Formats: sequence, C-alpha cells, structure tokens
Amino acid sequence: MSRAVPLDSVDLKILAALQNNARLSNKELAATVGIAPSTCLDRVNRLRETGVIVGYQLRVDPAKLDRSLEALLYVRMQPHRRPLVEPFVEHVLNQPETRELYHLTGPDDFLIHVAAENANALQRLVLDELTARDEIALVHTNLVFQRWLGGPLLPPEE
Amino acid sequence: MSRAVPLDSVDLKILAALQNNARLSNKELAATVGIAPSTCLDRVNRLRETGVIVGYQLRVDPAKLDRSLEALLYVRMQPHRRPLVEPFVEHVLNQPETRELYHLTGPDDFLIHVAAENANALQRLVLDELTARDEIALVHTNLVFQRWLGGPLLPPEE
DNA sequence: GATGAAACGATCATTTA
DNA sequence: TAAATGATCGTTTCATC
Repeated sequence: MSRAVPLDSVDLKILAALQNNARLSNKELAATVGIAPSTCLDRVNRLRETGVIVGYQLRVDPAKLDRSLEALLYVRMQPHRRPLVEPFVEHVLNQPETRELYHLTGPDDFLIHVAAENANALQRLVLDELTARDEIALVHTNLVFQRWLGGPLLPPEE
Repeated sequence: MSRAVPLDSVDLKILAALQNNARLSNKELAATVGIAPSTCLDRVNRLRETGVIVGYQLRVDPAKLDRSLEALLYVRMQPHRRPLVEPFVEHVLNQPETRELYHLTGPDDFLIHVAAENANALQRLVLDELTARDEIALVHTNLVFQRWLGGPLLPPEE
C-alpha cells in the first residue's frame, strides 16, 4: 500500500517546486516545470491519487499564538503494550499543545513536540497529562532553542 | 518581533479551518467562517503580514519516495560552541534525508528527523556525515515506528 | 501532452454599516 | 474602522485534438 511510485523527472520537478512553495498556482507551477497547465493539473492530481502528496499544511508561528515555549518530551511507557498505546496516542493528540508525536524504538518509547504558553503550562502538561497516567513511567523534558525544516524530500539518487 | 498578535474569534476560526485544510479556496473559507470573501481575503492577508501564518507546506509520504526508514538522531556536540553550531546546522540541512532539525537544551544538543532509503543509507548518514565530524561526540539512532501530527495550533484559553 | 473555451474564483474599488 | 457588494480579471478545468 505504501510502495514507492514510479516518478519521472517532471514529477520530481513538480514535487520540488511545490515543496518550496505549496501555494504556487497551477499555472505558475506549469510554467516552472515547463509543461502546459492542463498537463500539470493531471500530474498533480495523479500525485495526490497515488498518495505521494498527502496534504497541504498551514505553517503558523507558535510565538505569535502565545505559545513561545517549545519542548520535546521523551516518554517511557511501562508496560509498553499494544492496548495501552492507542489510548495514550489519542490522549496526546487531544492536548492543544501537541504539534507532533513519534512512536519510537530505543529506551524512550515516544517523543512529543509541544508548544506551550510558558513554563507553568509545560509543567502542567507533564505532570497532569503525562506522568499522572499509570502507564507513563518517565518523562524527560528538553526545551527547543530553534527548529529548522529540511529541504524538499525527493527519492534517493540511483 | 515575535510577540503574540491580537486575534478575534474570526481569526481563530480562519486559523483552525486552514490548519485542517490549507487548500481551502478563499470562497470556501469565507463560507466556513461565515464572512464575505473579500473580508476573508483581508483577514488572511493580515494574518500573513503579521507573521501568524508563516507559509504553506506540501506534505509528502516519504515511503512513496523510497524513503521508508525514518529515524530520530540524537546528536551531542563537543565543544558546544557557537562557531561550530552554524556550519553544523547548514551541513545537516544540506543532507537530502533531513526532514527537521532541533537545537535543544539537555544532554543531547540536537535532534534530527531523517527519512532514509534503508538501513545502509542510514548507516552512511550517521557515520559519514555525522560522527565523521570532529565536533560530533555522539549520535544515538532511534527508528520511527509511526508519526502523528497534532491538531490545529491556537492560542491558549484565557 | 497540448489547445482552447466555458465556468469559476480571486481580487479590488466602491459603498454601506 | 471593518465588512459587504459587485465588476473585472485571471485561473482552473475539461472536452477535444
């Protein structure tokens, strides 16, 4: 269901261009990659249908929303059993501070990226929403100085 | 420069709607939040001008691009000095596998989210691009089972 | 994959509350 | 000051080549 999809050089140009600017109009995109708008529309639709393009995400500045304290929370679950995982994931995703959640190999089972109003809000989140739960054995909190996004994601070179 | 911006309930509705679907047309968005399209356009432009909306990002499925092995790399820098930070950040952002990079408090100085083709590619990344550098004291690699995104980010309740 | 036409949406000057 | 109206302009989209 999630195998790699054959992509030609036009597809790759489209993906690179849209990852640089997801709001390019179809017309601009077509001009950028050098094909007709109708063809371009077909290509983009196919990239969506095949699941290469998953969605379009708004990026907001957490600081502008009074959430300037970002942190990564490393969470250990004990026992680390399937019936406990799903409710925990849902609980985390329901917290308004949650930006991303990872389920991981390694000593820590989860990593949560959160954006809180201040240290008080972060403390409340850790103590009341995480360590208060029986299955949560441990939470380590690391503050985020800065965060960068990688460039366009493309298939590995041959 | 990054203080919170006063936002009324219409702004919040716009932000919530666009975070659910950043490709809503202005007309649809206006209907969703219950205002005229022209007003809606003004609002969105203001949210961009004030820096609340930072950009629009394409979300792609790494597995569909032959990058199905995602990992988090915990990196310790020694010494952790400013002149070493910027070149390292640039080096990491230049790697095609890099999706996100965090600079952190705590025992590990950086966390890198990467999407690699397979274990070989991941090993190469860690050994040739990270631990090969003098300033990198240590890299821990944790694989990603699954990743979720949080819901819309809005200001804390009063 | 391109062309061209019809339909639709974005945008802005103007008007109104 | 903020929002709505309505005309213009441009883009998307689809049948056809």
